[in-house]
Amino acid sequence: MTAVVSSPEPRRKDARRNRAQILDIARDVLAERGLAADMREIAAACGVGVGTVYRHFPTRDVLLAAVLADDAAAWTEATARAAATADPGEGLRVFAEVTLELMARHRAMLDGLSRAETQAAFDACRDHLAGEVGDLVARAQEQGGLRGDVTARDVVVQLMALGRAVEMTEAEEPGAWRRHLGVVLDGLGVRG
Amino acid sequence: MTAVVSSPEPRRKDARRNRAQILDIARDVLAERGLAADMREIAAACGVGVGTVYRHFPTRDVLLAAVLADDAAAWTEATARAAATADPGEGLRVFAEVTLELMARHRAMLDGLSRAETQAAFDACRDHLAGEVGDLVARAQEQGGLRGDVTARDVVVQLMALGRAVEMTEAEEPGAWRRHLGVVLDGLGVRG
Amino acid sequence: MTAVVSSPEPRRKDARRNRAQILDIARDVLAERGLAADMREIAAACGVGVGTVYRHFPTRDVLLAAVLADDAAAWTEATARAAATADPGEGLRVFAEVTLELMARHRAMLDGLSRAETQAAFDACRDHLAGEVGDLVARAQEQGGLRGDVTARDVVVQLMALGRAVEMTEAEEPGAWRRHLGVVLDGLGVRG
Amino acid sequence: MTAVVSSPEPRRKDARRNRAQILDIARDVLAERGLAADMREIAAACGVGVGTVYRHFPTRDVLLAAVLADDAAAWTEATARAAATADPGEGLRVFAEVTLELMARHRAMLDGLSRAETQAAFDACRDHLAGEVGDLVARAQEQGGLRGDVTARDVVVQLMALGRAVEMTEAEEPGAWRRHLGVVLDGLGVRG
DNA sequence: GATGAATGAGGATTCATTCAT
DNA sequence: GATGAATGAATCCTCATTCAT
Repeated sequence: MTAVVSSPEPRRKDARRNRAQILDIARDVLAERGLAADMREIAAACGVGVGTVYRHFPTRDVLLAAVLADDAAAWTEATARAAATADPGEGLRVFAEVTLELMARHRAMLDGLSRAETQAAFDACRDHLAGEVGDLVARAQEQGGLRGDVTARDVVVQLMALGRAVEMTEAEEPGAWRRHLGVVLDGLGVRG
Repeated sequence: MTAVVSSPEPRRKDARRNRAQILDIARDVLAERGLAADMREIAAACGVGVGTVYRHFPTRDVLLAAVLADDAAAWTEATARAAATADPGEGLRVFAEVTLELMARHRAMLDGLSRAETQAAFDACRDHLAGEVGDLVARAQEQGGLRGDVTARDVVVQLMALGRAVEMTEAEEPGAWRRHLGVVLDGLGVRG
Repeated sequence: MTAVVSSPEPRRKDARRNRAQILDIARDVLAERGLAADMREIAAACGVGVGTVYRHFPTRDVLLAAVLADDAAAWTEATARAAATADPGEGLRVFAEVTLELMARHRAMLDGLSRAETQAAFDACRDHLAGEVGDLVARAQEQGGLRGDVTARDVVVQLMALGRAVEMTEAEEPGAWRRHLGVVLDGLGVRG
Repeated sequence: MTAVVSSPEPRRKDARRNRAQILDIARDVLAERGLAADMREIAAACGVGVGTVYRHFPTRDVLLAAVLADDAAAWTEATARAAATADPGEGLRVFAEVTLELMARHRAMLDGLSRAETQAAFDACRDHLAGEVGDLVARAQEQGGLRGDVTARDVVVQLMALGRAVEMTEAEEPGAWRRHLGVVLDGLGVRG
């Protein structure tokens, strides 16, 4: 529906050729142009030919999954840090903030997280994440730092939902998501 | 030269012929298959040729916009009913429920609401909606039936965000959104 | 390449329904919009539905051929008049003028005359025409009113060629074709 | 899912690959099949996929314009040579012959020259051409080698018109256009 | 007889993917 | 290994033609 073609010049001339760097730039392009970005565009932004992108990622879907997996890994890591917080309420709050910050930064993640096709990308971290969050939720509920009638899945769903709030407001009012998150955390009875 | 006609029912031409029916079926197809559904597919689901769809909707985008506009109209109407409620807190709750029920029923609306391209489809009802919700919000805040630090826009954003929660959970746990909505309404301090 | 859609209103509200009138209007539309004019457009200009056009002309090609045949008939008739002129040189001049006037008036004829596809439309009048023109040419050459080394076919070809001159100049300098025709008649040694 | 490949020659990829060759072959196809030739057909004649044609020419119109521009360039060059002739009458004769030879060889040029849509293709050479021909015409008239009452535009129009004569006769009587050109040059009073 | 909605083959164009250089 | 030209299936849209009303 849109066709705003950006210049074919590589955005980071030094960042080329290796897998990790293609991944980074691909995420940016995907975030800016959405899923509409084609392989040519991504390759151009990386300053390489499409063939080079295909050398590292056999299909477009694999590249997309890799971008998502990369985001997922960052998320997993952040989650681990949150889980290490002594106060589980505080831990949940940190987890939520870290999650939304990641979302604000990486739009691709947003698009990806609720779509079945790319859901697979998160399978790797799902169990781990579920474990960490389940732990936080259980500990918080024990201490009265979280409503008793919500599950870890509910918490994750609420955060994913707030991802859309980020999407809707970030352009016009950056950081507004903190206000929206506050409402939800209140609703969840998160203390800490 | 080839005929890709897998007639499941021996053409009932008289039925399902008009614009409204194409719109209805197109919405279903779009909801099931996502934006990926092509015109051939939509036409086939309607039991008509692509030409017929094009007769009623000059381009794919127009059809999409029409589906959305149709949803938007239903939403506007529901909003008006909610606004007519004497208790503003109750009115907000009804508005929220009606909105999410609509979303659960019409996935296309979900996709549409946060995308700039199709946002236009809602321009027609936007002002009216803003007025109604703004009114409810103001009245509720006067009576202490809603947190004082949120705007009508915040309320709408939260509901749109919950649209994603609907999307994520409706298949596996239909109606789970009521629980998620409850959390948000609590967070907003909605009473009624 | 062009898409200047004229208003769908019938150009002559009284002129509808019968074959002759559809033919007249179709010629005008074809002249204005070129071969790009579609059946819908032609029908609309006639103030009838496409079905009605199809009632009189089974296919688009038949309609085109009929328009051409109609022009051809007018041409044949004019040729007969020219052939009846006592002075053959004068007859040739009249024939030429009548031909180009017809061309200036009916662009469809221009397009049609040199194209093999529609050439068939002229088969009906071809023999008659060849006879008349052949006669004029022979008589003129006898009297020294025409170069001896040209054939009747050459004369017709030159006139068809001038049809392009009409096409090229009629918009910017109406009637310029008379000057161009004068040059060719001089070149042919036509006196009269 | 189906492969409509009727490979007449085992893909000589290296050959006939570049833009110039596509242009050459496209011109031939256009000349043979007329403007009706579709991209698939043109690509097939070039021994490449449609995508390859599109790589070199972004739209069908651009390809058409390029074919025409190519012809126009050849014409411009030939015109320059004609203008360099000492005797202006002789120069005009050479210009005319060169023009019609080009037309006989390249039907696309014929179709193109009198159509507004593609006229643009000739804008590049138009001024230069007008200059050269205007010069020849002026010089010839000074020496009495051309009727005094014709303009450079008239000369060009007459030649374009003869293009139709070429079109009409080349198949059945190749070279007949020389006879028709002779008539016109006589009519123009060209000596040399 | 007239109407115009419906039909669907056909044609332009895009883009994921392959492969010769 | 890198490159980007080539490939062609897939998709949007048009329009000649049919046919139920």
